[in-house]
Amino acid sequence: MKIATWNVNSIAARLPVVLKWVAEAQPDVLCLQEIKCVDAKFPRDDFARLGYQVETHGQPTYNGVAIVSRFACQEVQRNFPDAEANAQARLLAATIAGIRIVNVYIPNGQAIGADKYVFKLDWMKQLRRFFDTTCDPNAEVLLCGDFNVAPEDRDVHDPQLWQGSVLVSAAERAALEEIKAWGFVDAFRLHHQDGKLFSWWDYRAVAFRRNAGLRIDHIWVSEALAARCKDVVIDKAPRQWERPSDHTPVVAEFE
DNA sequence: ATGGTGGATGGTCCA
Repeated sequence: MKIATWNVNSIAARLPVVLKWVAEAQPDVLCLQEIKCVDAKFPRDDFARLGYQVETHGQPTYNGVAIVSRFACQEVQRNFPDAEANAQARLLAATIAGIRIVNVYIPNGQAIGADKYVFKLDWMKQLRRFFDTTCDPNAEVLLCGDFNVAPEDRDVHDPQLWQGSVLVSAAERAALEEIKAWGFVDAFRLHHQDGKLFSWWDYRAVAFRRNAGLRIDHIWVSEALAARCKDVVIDKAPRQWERPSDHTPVVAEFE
């Protein structure tokens, strides 16, 4: 069972790259973030041809999440249960093959102290509450997506340069730990301890060639699911293809 | 060097 997460930065712009990767990597489940399209415009036929069904939670222009799956999606949940009707589309959950999969696009936060930063910290609090109220920590639960936080300095190419910035600040890391304390482990860190292993590189300043990146895309698992986790891989290949996303897929393998 | 690149959009906003 292969479960992947990928911020594609517009599914319309990224369709050739995503289809190529799916055909090659053969994930069972692919959680997408920043699809930047409404549900009706998602190219689900292209995925159906490859044997996948699609659940979407889109919105115009910004945000939007989707789950592409070989298996049936049950108990599909869009956004937090108590969210306003016009809330930003940043959460999509489904139970697939007995695993509760929660796909999130955590807000970027823009800059320390900005309105969007306050919104980010509040959204992360809501996410912790979502698990408190809707999930069982003893079950097989998987949280993945673009978390927009590098948990530790080893997840940052130049911690000195990034010190105090959005995506690495102490408050964001503390909010992330609060979510983790519900009962998650970082599946990637079960298998890899090195630093300088990133999932995102800025489009600017030839960041990818310099490996000037951050590890902000994550797959977290409950203890019960951690016991089945064989490996987690960051697949850097699609970041080098034509017209890439600035993020690359992270893939977890379960027995 | 306070920039730079890319996407949606059709002015700027967002990342």
